[in-house]
Amino acid sequence: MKTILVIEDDISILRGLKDTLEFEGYSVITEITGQNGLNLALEKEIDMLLLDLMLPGINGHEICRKVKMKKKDLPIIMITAKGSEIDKVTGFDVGADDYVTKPFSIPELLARIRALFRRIDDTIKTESSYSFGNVSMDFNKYETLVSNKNVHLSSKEYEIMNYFINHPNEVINRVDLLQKVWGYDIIPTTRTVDNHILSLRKKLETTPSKPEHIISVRGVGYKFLP
Amino acid sequence: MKTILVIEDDISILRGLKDTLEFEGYSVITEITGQNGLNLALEKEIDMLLLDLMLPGINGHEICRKVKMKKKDLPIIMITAKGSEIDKVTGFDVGADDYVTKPFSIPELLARIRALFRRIDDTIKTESSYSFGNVSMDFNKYETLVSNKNVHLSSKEYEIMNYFINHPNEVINRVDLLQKVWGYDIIPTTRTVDNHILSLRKKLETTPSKPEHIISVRGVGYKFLP
DNA sequence: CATGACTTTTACATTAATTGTACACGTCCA
DNA sequence: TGGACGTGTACAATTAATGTAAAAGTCATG
Repeated sequence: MKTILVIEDDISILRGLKDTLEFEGYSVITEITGQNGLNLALEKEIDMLLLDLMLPGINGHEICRKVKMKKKDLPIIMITAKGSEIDKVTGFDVGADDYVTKPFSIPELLARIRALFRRIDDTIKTESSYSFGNVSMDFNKYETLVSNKNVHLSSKEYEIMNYFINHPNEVINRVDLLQKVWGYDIIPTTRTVDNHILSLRKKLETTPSKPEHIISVRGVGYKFLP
Repeated sequence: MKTILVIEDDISILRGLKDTLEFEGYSVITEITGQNGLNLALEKEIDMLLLDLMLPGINGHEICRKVKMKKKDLPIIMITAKGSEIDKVTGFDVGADDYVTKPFSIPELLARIRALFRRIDDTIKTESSYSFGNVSMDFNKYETLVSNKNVHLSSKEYEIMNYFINHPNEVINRVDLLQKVWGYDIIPTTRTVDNHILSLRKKLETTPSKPEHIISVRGVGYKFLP
């Protein structure tokens, strides 16, 4: 079941949303204040965030940005006051995936929620454990088994594998990796990637010099074959 | 440059849209009637369709459905009359990717157009494969199948093929290729092109000495026939 | 503040790709 | 038909990218 967090300070709207969404089969968490809402968004396991832009205290844009920073794949629908065109535009820029204007119609909101879920479902999968070949990784426990034997990976290695697993079969160049996994803006050298690849191969591949899963594509980058 | 087809019977709105979109850097085609609009949408090479739901004659839903039938990846934004909630919902169901309600704000529309393009670009990137004859190339995986058998191309060969595929049926001279693909300013020799062509033919053509897709045009250069 | 784990950089070895050359071959036109 | 020109092709030399190990730098922890 999909869980939706609703952050909205108008209690009557909040209650109405909760009832409607639960009737539609979603699990709903509600929160009135921005600060608590932000914490919930960051910590709870949710599938979507419905976020009122106008909140007492911390503002919606800020929440949106911070949430996207940590969970960039979490779909966010912004609820904006009617007529505030500027909000609509910057809403997208801050990372919201869609928005509705208040007062909104329930069918419209539901349609947008469904459309957004449909869109997200196609692209994202956040598995906590994943297996390929004779490797099995648990990203919650940070445990990895290779041929049923425990192998220790560093946190960076988990991050790299997580990125690979979310982009299987796709060739990823070193600069992209440094930007997406490391968060680098400027790249001093890309050789650090190679060394992590080396290390991962040693740990995960049966024959590190003849890798079957972490493949080099000369002149481009690396790709992960499950 | 992205081309947008706008189908809208209110001439003043139509003109306003055209001006605005062109100012934003889009190429715009406009059409007043539904029937002509449908034909344009089916035949022209466009990147997005802006479609008014209320049109004289054939209705917007119908156009949307028929267009999606033939071009299922063409992004469509529906323009609906205000308050007709049913339209909003069924708009999605009929295959529209987004919609705005009339009267809409220009910033909102532009934001939705940008968001939709962004979305489309993301998905296209992950499945950019191309086929001709018995060759099928995937530019993300850097994988190529010839008669269902895996063939290895170098990264430069992928770049050359990418250029060819984007300029089909067009004769390209060696200097242009060296400039566009290699990025050369000064050309030491153009024979290096020939060698890469040679290699590509060996790998992709059924009978390399009698190429069907990578054709020599004596005295000029090469052309790619899909 | 010293230790050890992890990360990054550096340096060198290894491997693959790219380029230029030489020459053979084919085509076109007088 | 023959020679001038452009192209096909094999091969060698060069250049570039990657593999790899080890050194240097970082960081947290006790």
